Amino acid sequence: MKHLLIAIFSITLSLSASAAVCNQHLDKGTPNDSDQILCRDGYAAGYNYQNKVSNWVSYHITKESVNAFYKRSNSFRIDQDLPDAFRATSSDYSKTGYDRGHLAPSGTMDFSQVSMQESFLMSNMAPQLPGFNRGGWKGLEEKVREWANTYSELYVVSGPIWDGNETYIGNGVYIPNRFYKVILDPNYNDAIAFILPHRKISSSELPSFITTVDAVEEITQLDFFSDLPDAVENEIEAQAWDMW
DNA sequence: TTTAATGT
Repeated sequence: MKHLLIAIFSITLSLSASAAVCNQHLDKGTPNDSDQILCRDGYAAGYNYQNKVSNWVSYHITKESVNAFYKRSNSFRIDQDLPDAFRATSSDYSKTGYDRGHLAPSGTMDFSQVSMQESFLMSNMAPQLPGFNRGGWKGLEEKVREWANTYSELYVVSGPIWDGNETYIGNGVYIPNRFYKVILDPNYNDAIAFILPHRKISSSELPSFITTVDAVEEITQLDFFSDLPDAVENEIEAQAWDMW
């Protein structure tokens, strides 16, 4: 019996190792280990215990997934998968003037009811000024959904930039100074990246924030798309995709 | 608004 259990366990391990990594969301690489990696239907997240915000969220999207739709729940929930002491709560954000801003957007995660609801876990939130979240950040998310339609499939990684001098809201949820988003088109081997200042920004300003994946890696110390062949990774990360 | 949110 014991041997049978070990055999089943080994088979399960090898199956999960050969299958898509976290529903394909980490297929092109894991940006870093962070304190805890959370795997959801719609995205993977690398959570930062000290800041109570994820360092990155990574998601694979397709034309089909972005066009499917379930009604937005607006039901923000504590992430019970995290240790108690490191969980962000809605009350941390309440009456602070900061939005509970999605890192992996609800409007992109709404291909099933479960994945839409999982996008409302507090581990997927960062404190964002309303003029940022409801302005340029929202505009960039819409642009990504348009690109998914045009290019049929994309890998996206998004998160905060920590400069080390941040203040916090509530019980220690740190306010990022900047945010990044990097986008890979795996079929044409093209990439584009953005570094956005955390202030009120409009969609029309977005082109001025285009940069390279290399620049985001240098600032964040993350390593994006590390499972691509090195030659491909080096080439696409040094140039900004000319698709805007 | 098939957006993203807050507050009552």
